[in-house]
Amino acid sequence: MPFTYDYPRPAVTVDCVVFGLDDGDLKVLLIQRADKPFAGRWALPGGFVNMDETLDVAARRELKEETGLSCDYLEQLFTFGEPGRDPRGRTITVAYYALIRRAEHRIQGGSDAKEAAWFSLHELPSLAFDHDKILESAHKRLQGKVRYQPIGFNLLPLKFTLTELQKMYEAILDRPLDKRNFRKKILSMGVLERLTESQEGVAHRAARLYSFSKAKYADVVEHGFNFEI
Amino acid sequence: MPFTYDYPRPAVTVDCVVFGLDDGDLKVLLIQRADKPFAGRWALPGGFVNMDETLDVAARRELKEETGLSCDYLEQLFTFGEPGRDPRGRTITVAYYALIRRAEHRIQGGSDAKEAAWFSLHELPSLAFDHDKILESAHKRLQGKVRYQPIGFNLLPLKFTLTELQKMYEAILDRPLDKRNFRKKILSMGVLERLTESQEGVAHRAARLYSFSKAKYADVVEHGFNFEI
DNA sequence: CCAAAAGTGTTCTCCATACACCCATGC
DNA sequence: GCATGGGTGTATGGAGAACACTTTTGG
Repeated sequence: MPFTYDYPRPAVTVDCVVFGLDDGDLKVLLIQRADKPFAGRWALPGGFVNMDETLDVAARRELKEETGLSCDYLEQLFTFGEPGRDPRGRTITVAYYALIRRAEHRIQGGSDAKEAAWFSLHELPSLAFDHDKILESAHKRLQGKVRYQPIGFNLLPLKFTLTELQKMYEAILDRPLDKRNFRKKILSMGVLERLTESQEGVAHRAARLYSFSKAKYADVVEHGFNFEI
Repeated sequence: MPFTYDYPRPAVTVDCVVFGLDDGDLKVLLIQRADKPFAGRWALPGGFVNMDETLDVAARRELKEETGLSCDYLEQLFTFGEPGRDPRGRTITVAYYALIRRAEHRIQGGSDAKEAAWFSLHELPSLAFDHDKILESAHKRLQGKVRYQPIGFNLLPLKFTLTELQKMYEAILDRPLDKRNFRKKILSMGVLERLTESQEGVAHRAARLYSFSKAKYADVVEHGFNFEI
């Protein structure tokens, strides 16, 4: 069946807001653009969608190409398509946000990118295109979603302490949480596996390690339980 | 600045899941396709995005062209871009969902559409493309969002009774709500204007009419209140 | 023994839920 | 006067929020 639509078409790209955790600080991965437009400016990693790949795959591929990273969680965010958002011509971008376990990865600049680096959300440079708008909406989405879906674990090592877990939520939600209430709640959900091991190499009492259990989470959801921080 | 990217491009469309209320029943607006592919099948209203219009505008325009309707609320839902979802070739669709006050509008088939009609969510025909998937995710989004944002009012006449309001939520959430608790809660939010008028033309005690007040809602939000059903 | 973080319970308030009867109106 | 939906209050249980001290470990 031939495609009968031969009008001009917009270009379609994907862009990716990648979040990572640095102790108690939420960071975003940016690349420095090598080419015009906005050469030298910082931007979200991303690029054009190939004709035979899904949008998700395009997002993962571009991220890999430009920063060397694979993400642990990826979710479509929003599609931005204002005429004029790209000075080269009509470009529609499907934005994603991703979470990665920073400790386990090493970043490196790629083909279209001079350099890649992590920025704290409080010290962002001026960004190319409408990427500041995309970044802001990704941050809001993350803040909303992390409270009722167990996605935040993708920012932590597979084994973590309750304090690390709490700090992760505090970093994302940007407000302090009460230690006793937090522990009571998260433990009562029954989605954590308490490991026999403890923290090592700290100059104080070692904390117990925990891991997130997908199996326990599936059980709990099955029985109508709601995850909520 | 010339556009240096001259690879083949996917086609970009918008599709719209339009919800309307029919007494206690949530309905969706579908059109019957005039042309191939899927000629004669029911589908979501939608079509190609023009080069100089925003995505939102494209959604409203297509809706108007194919059904004669203007929507009271429109929100971007998700972008579907599987290669192969359109047999004519790679097509990426930005899906929207819309809410309209059915009582105030009259539908009519348009250019690309043989016919437009409302379907109950429980009696859906087989749909063209991946439109059943889009419809399902729109329904889920609506169920989620209606609980913490006052968007449901866009399905009701500007003046409504508390019973109509409750039935709207019951239709969307697909479960019964307790009358006294519902009234207590919605009134305590302080976002409704109680009008002096009452219902007319009913064969029983006439109910008080209310309207949603944007101003009151803005106040309440400003003071940190959370709308939640 | 000191510094640093781990770990632990109780009280109070508020909100969600469950639940049944009288009232006003049109026919 | 009867059928139909409109309108109202209270009691109970559970969850969220506030809050401070003891324990363990390494240096």
